[in-house]
Amino acid sequence: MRPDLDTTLTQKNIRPTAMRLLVLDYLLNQTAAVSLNNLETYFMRSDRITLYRTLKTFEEKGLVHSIDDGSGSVKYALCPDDCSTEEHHDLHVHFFCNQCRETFCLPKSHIPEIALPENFKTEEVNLMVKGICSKCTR
Amino acid sequence: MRPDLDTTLTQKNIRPTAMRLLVLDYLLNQTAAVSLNNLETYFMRSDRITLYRTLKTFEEKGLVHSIDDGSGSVKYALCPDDCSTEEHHDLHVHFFCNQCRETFCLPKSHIPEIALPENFKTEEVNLMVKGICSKCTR
DNA sequence: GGATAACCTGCAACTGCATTGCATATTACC
DNA sequence: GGTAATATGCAATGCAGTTGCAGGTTATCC
Ligand SMILES: [Mn+2]
Ligand SMILES: [Mn+2]
Ligand SMILES: [Zn+2]
Ligand SMILES: [Zn+2]
Repeated sequence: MRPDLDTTLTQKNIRPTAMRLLVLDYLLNQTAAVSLNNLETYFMRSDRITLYRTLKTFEEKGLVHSIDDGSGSVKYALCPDDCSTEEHHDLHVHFFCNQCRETFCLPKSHIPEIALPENFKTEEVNLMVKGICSKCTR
Repeated sequence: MRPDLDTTLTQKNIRPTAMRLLVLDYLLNQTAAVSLNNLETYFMRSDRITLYRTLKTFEEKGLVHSIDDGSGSVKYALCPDDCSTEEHHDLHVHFFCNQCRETFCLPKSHIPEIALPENFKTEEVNLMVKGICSKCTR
């Protein structure tokens, strides 16, 4: 079903090194967006900087997108398939749970058109909703 | 017309010191949101930390609100009159100009209701639009 | 398969912004 | 004016992000 990790990387022009395959595998198994610190904690044996550059490479090549949720550290999550180096299609809402402090992509919640004053031109929209997530609600 | 600086502060339970009056006056004359660095540059003679704590106090007391525009440094802008220590009424859009790199409050652009998946509860919404502002358009 | 070039990784160091502690100065209040 | 509460200035620290460089690994060409 799911294409193998190696091809996922090469399709995005990312050389499939051992580290990158491990990070991709990790990302595929997350339900929430991850921070560099998350990776660092999980991959204790490896270098912080390499993980940092791995995320940066993934982002550049359109494999992940970054989310500034206001928590102080940037989060990363896998992109929908149609993202590329040239253009990120990330017009969905991001949600930060005030209780578990996890950040989620809500790809089904689309960002509405925003009416701006005259002569303001939109190039990018960032919509961050904060509240209580479904896991923490019950 | 505009109430004097001293009263503006005391009405919000902020002791009107010399520094605070100067900062308030400065804020009143801005069209864009200001960063700590902006203040530091403008008030060269005074201490960075004092300016920092001035902004923090203003924020706590509901005189200004902070804006995380993703630029790396937090911006501050005067609140509408009905903000208080207990509650900030800041449900407007913020705009970051990719050209002049200034951040504006757009109080007339209201944030629409966002449809979330089941069991997600909204407590706060942050809407950051990036693009080209009216000054930079022409 | 071996040589070369391109790329990746690990360590160290550095930046910028935010934040705190503490001693001194200023202000409010009796 | 005297005392307590608060504000200020200076120093130091934390933390996330970022860069330089040397050495290791991978791809590629012959
Ligand atoms: Mn997302
Ligand atoms: Mn605002
Ligand atoms: Zn939660
Ligand atoms: Zn502009």
